Amino acid sequence: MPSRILIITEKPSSARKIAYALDDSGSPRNAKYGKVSFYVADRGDDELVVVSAVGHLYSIEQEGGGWTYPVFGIKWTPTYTQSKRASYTKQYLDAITGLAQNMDGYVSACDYDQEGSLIAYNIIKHGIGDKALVKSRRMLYSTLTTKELVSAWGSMSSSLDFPVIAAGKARHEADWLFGINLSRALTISARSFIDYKKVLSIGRVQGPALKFVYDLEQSVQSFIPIPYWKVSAETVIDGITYSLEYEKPRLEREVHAKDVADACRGKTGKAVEIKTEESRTPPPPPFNLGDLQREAYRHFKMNPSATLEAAEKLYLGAYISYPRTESNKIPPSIDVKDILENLSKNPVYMVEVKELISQKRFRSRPGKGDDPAHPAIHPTGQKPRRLKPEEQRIYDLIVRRFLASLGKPLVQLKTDVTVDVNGHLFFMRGVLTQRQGWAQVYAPYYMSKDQHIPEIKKGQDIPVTKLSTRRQYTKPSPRYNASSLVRKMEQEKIGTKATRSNIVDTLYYRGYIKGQSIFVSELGEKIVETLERYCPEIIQVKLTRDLEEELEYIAAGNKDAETVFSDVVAELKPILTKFKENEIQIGRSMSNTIQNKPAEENIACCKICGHERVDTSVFCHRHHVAYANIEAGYQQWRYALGYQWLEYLEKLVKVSGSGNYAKEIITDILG
DNA sequence: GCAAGGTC
Ligand SMILES: [Zn+2]
Repeated sequence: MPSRILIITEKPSSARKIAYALDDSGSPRNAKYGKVSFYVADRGDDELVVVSAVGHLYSIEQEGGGWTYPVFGIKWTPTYTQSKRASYTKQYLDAITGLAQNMDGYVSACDYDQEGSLIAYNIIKHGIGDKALVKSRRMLYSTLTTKELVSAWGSMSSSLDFPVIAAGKARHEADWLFGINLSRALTISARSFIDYKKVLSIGRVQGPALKFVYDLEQSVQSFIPIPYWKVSAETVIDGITYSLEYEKPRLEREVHAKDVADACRGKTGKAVEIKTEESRTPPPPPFNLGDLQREAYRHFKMNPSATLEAAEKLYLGAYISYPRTESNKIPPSIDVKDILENLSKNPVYMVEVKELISQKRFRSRPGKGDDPAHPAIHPTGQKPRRLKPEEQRIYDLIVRRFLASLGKPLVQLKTDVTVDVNGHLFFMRGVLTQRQGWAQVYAPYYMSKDQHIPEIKKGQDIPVTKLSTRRQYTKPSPRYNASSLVRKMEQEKIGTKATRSNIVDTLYYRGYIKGQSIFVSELGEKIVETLERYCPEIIQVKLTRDLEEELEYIAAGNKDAETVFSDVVAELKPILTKFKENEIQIGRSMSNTIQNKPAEENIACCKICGHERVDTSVFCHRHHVAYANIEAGYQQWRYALGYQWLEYLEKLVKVSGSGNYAKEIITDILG
């Protein structure tokens, strides 16, 4: 019996590829439902209709009205009914539900992940109907190649993956409950005291991301610079100056620096060891989204979300593969040779590409990242037309990185000469590139400089022609920028490749963080401190880890989504009650009007800033930490320079790098 | 008007 089967994909590009892969003659018919493209493929006696969603077509909405909290009643409704920005999704939902009539079966062919499973499920359940649900199967593939798609079609499961769907549902619902309720609690509290027009927000990912910035700010403001000494020296051989690198990059005492200077300045040493080694640097792996965003920030100072936007355009133009991937691997099923042959038609890359083809280098060096649904970012080979400057930069970066990942190692000859001057060791280093390898094609983005070194024989005299010692100070950890904050989120495993950079944008938009070199605003500080008191969970990474654990139980079939929902409600109830009871006080502490004034009469106050004291201290938490750092720093300064307490404090206020909290205390002590 | 997650 011939059947008619509807295949639902997550995005238009996969619908097209699936149709071409499954059609017996490789030429499916392309038609339109309204403005939406779909495909009809013949496979045996069956007729396959392939149509796509555009991500989630259903989302969570509040049951009933009212901008209040707590709110625990939710429903799943079409996304296009919820926001104007999503109105374009209506035509896709209409197309799917329209084409779904008179089908014998349904296939969920969305991306191979939890969200993909949920996307198709919601469409089938809410858009087509429960009857369709039992006639649905799940198709799983990691790469959109004909071979893999045909095999995925053949090994389809006989039903949908309901436990995974339940996990996705639970994730959405938990995030909605936490996010909406706490955002409203913050906003309404702030407005109970001042006329605050903007809206405040917080969530499972925003919370810890803001806390990362806040914590770094605290450590910068309490930082005490510690002095150290650096020795720089030079020698002249055959009229050319070379630098001599002292064996210890840092000296901890001024007297040590003086000892080195006395022993070595103007003296002549001997080359005691000469080591020459061949060093091979393997090619870098192809990009995942995070790597691409970091490299684009490094070279073009492009914001991570701007990079994603440019990559998105390149993908929609079919110039690069899907960019929202965590993978650093190009699987063998991808026809690298074919991509190279197409790329070789582009004069910009022709020379390097032809060399790779002639050397049969078709295996890309794999990196660490994995992604169940997409390979690493790579060019398709199609020559781009009319790119904007930013898109052109991103395209070039992606192509060169992909070509580099196919290349031979960079081979360099590294020479280290050890020079003994009165028992002190110095090094002379030389680097000579023997083969560029991958670094040739990646040259615009990889600085590998050769360092000339003369021929030196063991035992040869090496005069120290110049030697100086300089006092320097340790510096606080550098503040985050958008790129390094996204990386921190990656390292802490919060957010996803597609959302991290947007969530950083949200923190800016709310006014919680400011500057290219990111600092936390007063508002951001108040948000963190309020939540530390009323809902510390939401600013901790642990909430994500705990949720993930619950989701794993659900996906394994050992728990249901409803239990997680009621657990979250039970967790939120007392938190939101406390918020309600203290709205005015929270609002007051969030407003700026009481800045630097004692909080309440009967509470002991920090002698510097008037905030509440910590037990056993005359300071608030911040100034308490800063004072402890000042005391610890004194020990190191006394060792380094022999300074006395007052001398130390007077110097500290003048040194750049001393944190403001520390300076405030010192100013108070010095009067 | 609030989240985080898809994708245009
Ligand atoms: Zn204080």
